[in-house]
Amino acid sequence: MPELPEVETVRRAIAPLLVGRTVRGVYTGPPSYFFLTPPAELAARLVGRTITDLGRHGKYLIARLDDGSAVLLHLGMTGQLFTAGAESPRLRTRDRAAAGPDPHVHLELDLGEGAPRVRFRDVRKLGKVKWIPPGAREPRLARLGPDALELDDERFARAVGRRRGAIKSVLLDQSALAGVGNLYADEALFLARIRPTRRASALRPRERAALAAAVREVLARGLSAGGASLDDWVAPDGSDGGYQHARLVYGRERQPCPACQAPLTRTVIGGRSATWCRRCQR
DNA sequence: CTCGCCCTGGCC
DNA sequence: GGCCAGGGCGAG
Repeated sequence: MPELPEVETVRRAIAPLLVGRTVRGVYTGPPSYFFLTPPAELAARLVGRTITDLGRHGKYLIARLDDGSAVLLHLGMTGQLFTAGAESPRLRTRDRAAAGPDPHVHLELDLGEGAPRVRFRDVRKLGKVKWIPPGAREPRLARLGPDALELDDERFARAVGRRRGAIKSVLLDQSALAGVGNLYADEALFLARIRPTRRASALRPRERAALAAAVREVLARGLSAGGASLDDWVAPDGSDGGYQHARLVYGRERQPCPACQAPLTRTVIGGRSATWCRRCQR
């Protein structure tokens, strides 16, 4: 599940391969839910363009092009951006044995001779790619709250302070705070010892500050581990991240709490699963 | 704010 | 053979 640390890991690895390069060719899979801009149009828009920057806001990557347009990328649940030099990450044995190209690669960029090709693979197609015309305001970006890596207490108070929903749901709401997903939300709430069901607006200033610090801390841990490889996520060179081994509570239902050894609980909050410690989190 | 939907592999 | 995961979005 690519969240901010995974997307930032991808950005750092891919940016040097893209920035300053000119797109020589674009290969796409068939039109699908994945393409917010139809593949034929996307290809026509990209060929001949030079990539000037690869930015990130929350879980979105934004490639800027030399004509002022941009390409928005989202990895969804199972998206993988990787270099063609790396063996197709997490390729199932069955797919590898099948003849022909990997059916889950929806987009491939030829960046000229000597440059590795960059591929976007996504088994479930919950990822997204969209071309943004020069000067256009992109509603998906405009909706986002402040990036969670640039979180300070004041910004966090503004993002969370008046929300009446469960704090867990607010952490996941990208319009409040951009970049935190289910894994890092559970981790941060555990570190801050806050119950995921607490009403966000009812948090005391001390608790809010502790949670903001915990969000920063778990994102930093995830980033320095090179992301978490649960499900399909891999770094662009095909290697696994390390945070899945270091995680505290996420996906550890019934396992002992790292702090008090009581079994961790899993509940559903706002339609999303939450794993937490009934004893430590108040 | 909550719900259902998009998608597909994996697991009961 | 059916259900679930889950990010994000549109509908209610």
